[in-house]
Amino acid sequence: MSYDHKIIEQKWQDYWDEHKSFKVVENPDKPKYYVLDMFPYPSGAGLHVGHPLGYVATDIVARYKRMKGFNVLHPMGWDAFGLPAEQYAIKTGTHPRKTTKTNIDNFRRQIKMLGFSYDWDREINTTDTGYVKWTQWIFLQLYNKGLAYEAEKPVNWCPELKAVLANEEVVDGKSEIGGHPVHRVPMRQWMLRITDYAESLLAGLQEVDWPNSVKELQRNWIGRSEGADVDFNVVGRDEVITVFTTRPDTLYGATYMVLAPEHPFVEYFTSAEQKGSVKKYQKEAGRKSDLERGELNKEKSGIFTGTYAINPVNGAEIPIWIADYVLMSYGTGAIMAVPGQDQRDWDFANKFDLPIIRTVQHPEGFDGEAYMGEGPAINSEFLNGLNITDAKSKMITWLEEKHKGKGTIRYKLRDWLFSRQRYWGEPIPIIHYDDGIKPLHEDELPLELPDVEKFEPIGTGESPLANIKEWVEVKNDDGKVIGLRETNTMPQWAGSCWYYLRYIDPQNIKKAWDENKESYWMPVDLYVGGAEHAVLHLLYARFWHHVLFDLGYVSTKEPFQKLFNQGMILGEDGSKMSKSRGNVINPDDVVNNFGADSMRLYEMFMGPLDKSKPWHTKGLKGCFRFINKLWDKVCSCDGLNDCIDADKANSETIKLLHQTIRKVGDDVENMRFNTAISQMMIFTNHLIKLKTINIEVLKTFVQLLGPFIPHVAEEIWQRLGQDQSITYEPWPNFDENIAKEDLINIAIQVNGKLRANIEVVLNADKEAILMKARDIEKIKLYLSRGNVIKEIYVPGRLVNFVVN
RNA sequence: GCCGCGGUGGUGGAAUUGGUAGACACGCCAGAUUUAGGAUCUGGUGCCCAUCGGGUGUGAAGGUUCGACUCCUUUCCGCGGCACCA
Repeated sequence: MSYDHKIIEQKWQDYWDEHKSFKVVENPDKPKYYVLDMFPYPSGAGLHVGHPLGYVATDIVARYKRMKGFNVLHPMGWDAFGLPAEQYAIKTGTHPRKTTKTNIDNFRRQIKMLGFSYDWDREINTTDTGYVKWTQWIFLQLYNKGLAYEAEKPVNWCPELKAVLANEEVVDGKSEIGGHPVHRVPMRQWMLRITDYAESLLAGLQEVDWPNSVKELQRNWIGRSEGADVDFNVVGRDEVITVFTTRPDTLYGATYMVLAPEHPFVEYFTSAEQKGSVKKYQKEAGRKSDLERGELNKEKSGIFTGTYAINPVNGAEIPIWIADYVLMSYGTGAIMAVPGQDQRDWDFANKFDLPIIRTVQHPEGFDGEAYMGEGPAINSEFLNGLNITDAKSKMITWLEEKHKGKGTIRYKLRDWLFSRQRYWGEPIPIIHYDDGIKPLHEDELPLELPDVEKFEPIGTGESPLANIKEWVEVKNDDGKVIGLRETNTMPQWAGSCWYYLRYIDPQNIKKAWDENKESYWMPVDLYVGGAEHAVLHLLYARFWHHVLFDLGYVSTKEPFQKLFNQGMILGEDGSKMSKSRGNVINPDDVVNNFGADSMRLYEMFMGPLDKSKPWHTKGLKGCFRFINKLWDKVCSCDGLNDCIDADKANSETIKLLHQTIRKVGDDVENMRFNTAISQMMIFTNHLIKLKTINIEVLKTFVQLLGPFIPHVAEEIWQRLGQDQSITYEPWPNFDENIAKEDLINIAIQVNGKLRANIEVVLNADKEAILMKARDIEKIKLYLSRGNVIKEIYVPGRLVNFVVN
């Protein structure tokens, strides 16, 4: 145990900094490779060992690709707007800018100590005015394209945080941060029309190399449904109620209709005698949170309006009810209820004693209630006997011919609530005038945050900016107030929606990015981050990118070609690392005791990158021991050991080396770092047994180690007499012929059970092997017990005698 | 309830297209070294019975196959997401 990781790691990190070893510029002569980490929010707690897991992986890929001759873009930055700094400001009066700087400095220190090969000249910070300017600029592009609008929306108001939260920030009716109760309150908000891009976002998923699970998650989130809008006339009224259904084939089974309590027609349709109870019901439903309307309350409730609609297909008069199981925010806010084929409608019909007509023949023995399965149409006149798919399209044709409805596609995806009533975010560059709103002009950007004394939102729910009169008021030359600035700010997602584009050209003050640089570097070839961003960040960023693509600002439709989600590192007790459990492992301690190389190596050796697995300091020690074993074998106190010489290496060593080059390269390409490391351990175990090690063999092996344990690799590389960093050494080649085994083991089975092993030369022919196998005493015995009815030979693998 | 992913020794995990299950590492056992501890080195280590040797084994139960961790059916358990979306 003689290797001093502290000295070596400091030495090489200083070297890389001084030489700017990882700085990149566009180079048309080299193929590019853009490998990106999801940038962190610099929290006050600093990193725990789980955070850099993905960064280790991308660093290995980045270093490997450099050696493979790629021009590698590998940047890092900070997603630094956000609630924690603001809440800290509310509590202590410390300006978020100050907190943010302190936290970033600590994060940068921790990330740098792990020896990552980032181009630090490209570091970005979403809160820098030079960055905010372009976030606001993109907002203007969205606004000018008609994709940003104001709306009075029932929003998630959290009195405790004094802030409106996005749906995504509300979990089980409580705020994601802090777990405070959330109520529905209408408020003026900025919205982004992401729904216009539903189809585009869905289609784009087909072109990217992403985990199936993430694609599925996004598909579910977008929630595309094909169906039909059907128009129902109302008895004694002029209004027409349109419903959306995915089952137009069941129209003959529609025995009643339900409107959402908020449906605008409710007040017109309610009969005089029902007015009182309908009003009461609407009021109750309005008060309920989504949680209460949803999962807490599966028991159906509702009330009859006293009015009837006419089923367009058969003229039947069906009662119109209102019920809170119908949501105003999806479809048309009205449904035709088909209790025979929908369990929710069945439950409702059952409770309120409404008629049920089955329109799909259920199989014999079906004992459920509503039948949702496949079957021929019944009780449906011209559809009878058709399967569901055919019945649907025939009904849609009928509706369209009679002008009673049309085929429609709906999405679950809602528009994106884009404003926050907070201080610490990008100001929305809009001014409200008497005669309407106007965006700022591009050259008026950035619109900077004013300094404030108090960071609390004001009691009305408006952001603290509303209190800064001199900022809010826009005056003309005479000093007259002619307009008021928007006081809402953007959500934290805004900065992360396009940071990968800013890395391409981070210092540009004239443009968000240069288009030539953009077309050189984009798309991101590999994007690694946590699965928790599977939907929101990755959907929002794709949305912006699609818009920018349509506007001609970017050259690829999809921003992230390959996505990989790293797993979590759990505490030693197998549960999630958290302060409250006291099982947090601090990377500062790990690096201090064992060094960055050991930590990197262990995190990759633990198991497949995408799986969650518990940390074991014992396992880390195993990796530390591996590095030490290698070090002790090859290094003396300031040079190399005498066992390193120029004598020809034996063929076994050469063969194993070539196998190792093949395996490590292949595994890195496929993100299987654990098995790559295991192969390098096998090779090291072999080297240690040798009396002498050929210097060329060692050089090649150190090149393989470079991406994984860069500090030790650089140090040995230098001691081998190299005066350049190992960073741009070409990745070693292997020779398939040398890597091939020439003596192979053949398993001899009888009836599929292993009974013996023989060793043969690589290209031994079948008959020779079978002869040899039959000749083994043990095999003879087994074969003599019956007749051999089949002899199977799998080349290079095994022989199986089938005996009856 | 629906969608997605997973279940292999005491532990983390290996295992091209179905072809010798348990690579590599941790832990454990024995030995060496050491005043002792730690560190290091050597050997062993799925489970059961045993002297050679044999049986058994990838959550469970079936099936296909000469042969299944791998393919099919049913089922149990764990994790993640969605959840009255018509």
